[in-house]
Amino acid sequence: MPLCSARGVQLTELRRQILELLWESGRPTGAYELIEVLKLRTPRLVGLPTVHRALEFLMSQRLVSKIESRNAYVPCAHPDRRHDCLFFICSDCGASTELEDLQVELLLAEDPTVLGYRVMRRVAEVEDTCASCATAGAA
Amino acid sequence: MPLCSARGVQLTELRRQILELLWESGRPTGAYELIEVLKLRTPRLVGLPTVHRALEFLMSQRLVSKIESRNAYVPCAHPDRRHDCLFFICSDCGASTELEDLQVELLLAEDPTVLGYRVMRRVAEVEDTCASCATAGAA
DNA sequence: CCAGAAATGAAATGTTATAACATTTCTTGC
DNA sequence: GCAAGAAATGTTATAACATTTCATTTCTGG
Repeated sequence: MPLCSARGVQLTELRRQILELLWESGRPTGAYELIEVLKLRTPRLVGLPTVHRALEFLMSQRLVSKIESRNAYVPCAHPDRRHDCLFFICSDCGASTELEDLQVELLLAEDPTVLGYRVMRRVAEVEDTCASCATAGAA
Repeated sequence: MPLCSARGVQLTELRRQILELLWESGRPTGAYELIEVLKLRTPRLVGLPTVHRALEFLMSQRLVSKIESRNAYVPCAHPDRRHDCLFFICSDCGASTELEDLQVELLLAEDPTVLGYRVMRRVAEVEDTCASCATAGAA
C-alpha cells in the first residue's frame, strides 16, 4: 500500500513531481530552481508559495528534508522511520549524503532533556569537499 | 593580551559593538534587528552590508556563530578553542543554549572521513520549547 | 606626511520565504 | 448525480535575509 494513502494524506501530482525532481537532482535544490525545472516539464506555471506548500507537505511526511545551511531541499531515504539524519554537503559540487547515525541521534535526543528541552526538530549538517572533488582539486 | 590583537586582527568599534549587542540580546539575533538596535545607540547609520561584514569577521574569529535554522547569530562562549557546539533553540521564546559536547564533536568529525569528506563546517541545532516555556505553557 | 591596505558607507539588486485572499479540485454524505 | 465542506492550488504582494559594486574614510607602516 502506498505510503501516503496509508497515512490518510494525498501525494498529489504536483507533490509527486516535486519529490521526483529532488530525487533526480542528486543535490540539495532550492525552491526557485524547482520552479525553473517544472516550467520545462509541465504546461502550467507553478507559483513559489505552491512549491513551498508542497515542500512543507513532503517534509511533514518525512519524504524530504531541508538543508538549513543551504536553504535547499533533499529527498529523504527513510520516510517510514522516524529518525534523524546527519547530512554531509560538499562545498565544491554541492552533492549531499544522508547518513543514518544512531549515535548522533541518541546524543541529540538525550542531551537536551538534561537541559530541560523536549526535542522536535534537529539539524545536523556537515560541510566540506567530498572525496571526488578533493581528488579532482588535487590533480 | 586581547584576543584579537594577539591574532593580528582588529576588533573595531563597530565589530565590538555588534558583539556586545549579541551578548546583551540573549537569543539568536538577525542582522536587520541588529541594525535597529544600533540606530538607537549610535549617531551614525549602519548599513546592512556593513553589519554582515562585521558578523563575517566575528564568525571568522569564532566569536560568533550563525544559527542556520533561524538566520540569526549568537555570540560564542569559547572563541579561544576550535570546537563545535550544539545549539538548543527554544521555538517558543527563541532563547538558545550552547552546549559543548565532546561526543557529538567526535562523531561529527569521524563519520565524514569514512565517507571521504574532510570537514570544515558543522551545523548542529536542536529545537523545541525550553523548560521555562514548557512550564508556562502547561500552567 | 605619504602610500597602500583595511574598513566602512551607500545604492541597487539578488535570493528565499510568507501572508492574504481567490479559485479550483476533490471527497463525502445524501 | 449533486450540493456542501474540506483540501489543494493559483495569484499578487510583501517580508525577510543576503550580496554585489563602487566610493569614501580610516588606519598603519615606512
